[in-house]
Amino acid sequence: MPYTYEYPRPALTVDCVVFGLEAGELKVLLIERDLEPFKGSWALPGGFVNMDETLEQAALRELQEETGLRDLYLEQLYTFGQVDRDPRGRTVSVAYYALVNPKGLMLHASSDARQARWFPVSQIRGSSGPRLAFDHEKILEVALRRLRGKVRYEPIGFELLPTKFTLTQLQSLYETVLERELDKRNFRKKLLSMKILIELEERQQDVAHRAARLYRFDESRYRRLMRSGFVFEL
Amino acid sequence: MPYTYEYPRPALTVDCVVFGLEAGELKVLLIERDLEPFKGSWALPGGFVNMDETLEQAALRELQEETGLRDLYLEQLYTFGQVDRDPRGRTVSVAYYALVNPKGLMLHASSDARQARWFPVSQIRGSSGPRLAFDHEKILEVALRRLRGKVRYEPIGFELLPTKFTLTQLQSLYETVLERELDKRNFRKKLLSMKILIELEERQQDVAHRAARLYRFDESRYRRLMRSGFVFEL
DNA sequence: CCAAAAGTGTTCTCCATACACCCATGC
DNA sequence: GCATGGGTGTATGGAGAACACTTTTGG
Repeated sequence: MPYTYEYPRPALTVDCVVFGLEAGELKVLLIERDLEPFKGSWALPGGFVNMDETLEQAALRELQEETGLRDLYLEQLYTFGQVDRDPRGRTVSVAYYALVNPKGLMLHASSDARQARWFPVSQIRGSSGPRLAFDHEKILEVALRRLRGKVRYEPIGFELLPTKFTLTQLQSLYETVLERELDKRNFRKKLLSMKILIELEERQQDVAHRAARLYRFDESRYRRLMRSGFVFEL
Repeated sequence: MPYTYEYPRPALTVDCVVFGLEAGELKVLLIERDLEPFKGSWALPGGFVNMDETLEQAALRELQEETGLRDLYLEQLYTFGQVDRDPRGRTVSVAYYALVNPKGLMLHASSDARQARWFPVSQIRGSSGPRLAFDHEKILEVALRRLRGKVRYEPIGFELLPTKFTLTQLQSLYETVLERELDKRNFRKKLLSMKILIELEERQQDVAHRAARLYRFDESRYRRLMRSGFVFEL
């Protein structure tokens, strides 16, 4: 190979902050490490980048290996390069964040993880939960800030819900993520006026009160609107 | 060192997209490479990350070495990890973008750069300018999109102007970056109502018409407003 | 019939927009 | 005195915010 660069190189990893919504709470997926360093600690799923895969491929592979998750909304978050962030030596980590609907998902730990589990984000941040390995608490902070920012001007929140959802579920998603209450009538008016939801004939099942109408996010419609200058907002 | 990871590692670089405003045009700072590969081509300033420096330090160091620039607003942009983006072998690059006021700046190429020069962004994108090395055109695209997005909801535009500026300069900055015209009266009303500009006693010098009042961005005021929930917008 | 959530309209306020003329200065 | 940009106010429309009651359903 010509012009090869021969100086020492930092190691390169990816880490994934996977958010999910469960019981009206925002949760994050953690694994219990089965390898040193931080063996037995909880950490974000992630690992080393191979020479023949892109960063995103590495993130997806590690997620699959350590938690069993596949096919999710994934976006690059930030790259963390503090010199001492890994006791094994210089390691730079490209962080991704992902949104999934945990309902009905099977977690399946393997590889370097003893188990994978959902933790309420508030527990970790409030330190009533486990302390995370490496600088993963900091990565979580950055991811949370990004999620809060992004959810307001891009319709990514839908990734956290089932395909079919009620407007109340959607509203409560926003209330959870943004940590503030929204007015029911105004919220509905706003969302319906955007014309990016498909009103289904179906309704909620098995609830002990009037069953709510179900909706689906109309992605292709959204894309078309985008091209003509529409911007989703709150 | 315990637990050292011994698999092959991608090389790690940083690249910087430095934007400047000159003659009412948005420009980007490029260097002419003096090393293979792409010797003689124009490229973003950047280079390999050393083992004992953070990513931001690496970006600042490379900028200083290749262009002579120091002390600028710098922010991480995105990390590019396509497998084949560098002919020397697998190389991942963490891109940063920077904003400076080019007026009166001395560029001073050295190290791996033959020269450093400002190019109109439109030229590069319209391919009437030079083709850039590696995937640097793509990096420039991403940086431009980010700049356009960010300038609207964070007061970073001021970095592109001298410390003291007129409202017309500020407006024309926004018009240039956002590529659309703004109404003078509404623009002034909006900005002045934010209370983040300090009205100076001084005025423009040496203009062949009524001299405009100069303003300064009040950063500490802005920070205070931020904490109390204020958000800069457009 | 009671509990629990679904669903729905109107008013008011504020902010974004559109728009045109006089002012100060240098030459 | 004329060319050049600096500087200013007002009217209108539309969107966000505030706000409470009726409807449906299951138990």
